[in-house]
Amino acid sequence: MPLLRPRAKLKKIPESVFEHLPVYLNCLLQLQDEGVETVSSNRLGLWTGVNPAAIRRDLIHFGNFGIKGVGYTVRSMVEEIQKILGSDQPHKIVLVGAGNLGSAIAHHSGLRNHGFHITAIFDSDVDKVGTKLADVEIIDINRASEVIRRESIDFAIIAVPPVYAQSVVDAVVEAGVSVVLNYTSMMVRAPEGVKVYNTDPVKELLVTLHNLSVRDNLVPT
Amino acid sequence: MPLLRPRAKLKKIPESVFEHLPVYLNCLLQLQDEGVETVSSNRLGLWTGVNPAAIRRDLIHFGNFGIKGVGYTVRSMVEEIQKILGSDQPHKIVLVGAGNLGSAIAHHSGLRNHGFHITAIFDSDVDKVGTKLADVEIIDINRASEVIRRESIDFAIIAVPPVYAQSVVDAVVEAGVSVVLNYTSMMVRAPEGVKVYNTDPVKELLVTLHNLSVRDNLVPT
DNA sequence: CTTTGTGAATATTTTCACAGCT
DNA sequence: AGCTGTGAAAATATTCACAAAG
Repeated sequence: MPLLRPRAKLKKIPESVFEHLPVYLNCLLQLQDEGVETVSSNRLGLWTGVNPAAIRRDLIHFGNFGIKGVGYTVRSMVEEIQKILGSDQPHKIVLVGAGNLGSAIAHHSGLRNHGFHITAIFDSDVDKVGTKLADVEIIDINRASEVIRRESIDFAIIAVPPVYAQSVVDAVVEAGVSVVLNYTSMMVRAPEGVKVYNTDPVKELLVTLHNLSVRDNLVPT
Repeated sequence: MPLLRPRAKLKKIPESVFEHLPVYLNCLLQLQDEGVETVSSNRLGLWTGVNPAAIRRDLIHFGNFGIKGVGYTVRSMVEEIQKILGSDQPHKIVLVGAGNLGSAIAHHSGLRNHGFHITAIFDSDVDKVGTKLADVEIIDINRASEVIRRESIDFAIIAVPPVYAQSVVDAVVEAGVSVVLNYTSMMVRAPEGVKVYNTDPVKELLVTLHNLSVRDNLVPT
C-alpha cells in the first residue's frame, strides 16, 4: 500500500473485459470486411454469443463511443479496441519449427491481422535452413538465441515435435522471450514472469463432450 | 417446473468445474507419463496455476477420492476425469482439409489421447483423394455428407482455406454434425443447437499483449 | 505434520430493467 | 421507435482458514 496515491479515484478494469475484447474484435473485423458500418450491442451479441448488456458494460470502460438509438460505429470500435490491446502497433514474434504445423501458422492470416510480424523462423533441418516460408527465411535453430537477442523479441511460437518443446522453451526464454505460445501437446514449464499459453483446442471439445452426454449436471446432495 | 421431482435434493455442478477438468487432466496425464503416483492439490495448483482450494472444491463434486495427508492418486484421478468428461470412450470425428494445417492436426496426438478417433479426412484436391494421411484415407469432399450420415458423426474439424469455411460448415451440419471446431480465421455461423468453437489462439496473445504494455488497468472515475 | 474437505467471506461476472438520448 | 449507459440484483467463482483425518 503506497503512502502517496493519486488523488483521483481509480477504478480497475476487470480482467473479463480484456478477455472479451478480442472476441468482439474478431467479429468486428469481419463485419468491416462485409461493409457493415454500425452495429448494435444486440446484433453483436447475436454473433458473438455474449449478452448485449455485458457488451455495453465492457465498452464504457474506454469512453462512450456508442450512439444512442443507432449502436456503435464498426470502424471506430475496431480502432479503439486495437489501440487498447496494443495490436495497432506491430509486434515481433519468432516461430520455432517449420514442419506442417509451422507452415500452417506462418501462412495463417490471424497473426498478421492482429499486428504480429513473424521476424524469424527457426528449424533444425539443414535442408530447410536457407529456404523461405511465407516470405520469411528459415534460420538454423542454433542461431535462435543470437537473433532473438539482437531483435529484442518478446514472443515465440513453439511448433516443434513434443519431445523438443521444453528445451526450445528454455532456450528462447533464456534469450529474452517473455510470452510463449506452445502449440505442442507437451506441457512446458517456464520461470516466473514468463507467460506460457498451452494452446489445446481439444480442451474445449472435452467440455462439449460432457455437455452432450449429460442432460444436466446434477448430483445427489 | 415438473410436478413430480426426485425426492433427493440435487445440486447443480457449476460450469466452471467442467472448464477446469481438462486442465487438470492434461497435467495429470503428463505426471502419469513421468511415473508420478500421487499429487497434492498444492502441487497440482503449482503446475496448473489454479488455486489449490479451488481444485479441491472442484474434485469433491465427483466423490471424495482424495487421501488426507497424501493427496490424490494420479491414476484414479485421470480415470475419474476421463469418465466424467466422456473421453474414456472413443468419439468419431471427421477432418475437412488435408493441407498443412490438416496434416498437422491429423498427426497431432492430442486428439487420440483424448478419445477422439479421426474416422475420415475430406479434401477437394483430386491428387490427394485416395492417398492416406496419418493412416486415414482421404476422401473426396463431395462424399462428406454421405460418410458423415452413414457413420453418425457428431464432430467435425474445419481446416480449409477461409473462403470455404462457411460452406463446409453448412454441409457438415446439414449432414448431422453438431459440434464444429473451426480452425480457419473466418467466423462461421451455424444453426441453433450446433456448437462452434472458433479456435483462435491469437486471441490469448492479444490479452497478454495488453497486460505487457500496461502496468495496471486503471481509469479515472 | 501434511493434506483433504468445507463453511463462511469475498470478489467477480452476468443479467435485468429502465431512465434518458437521438 | 431503437439503443446506449448504468444502478441494482442475482448468480458464479475464488479464496481464506480451519477442523478432522491419515
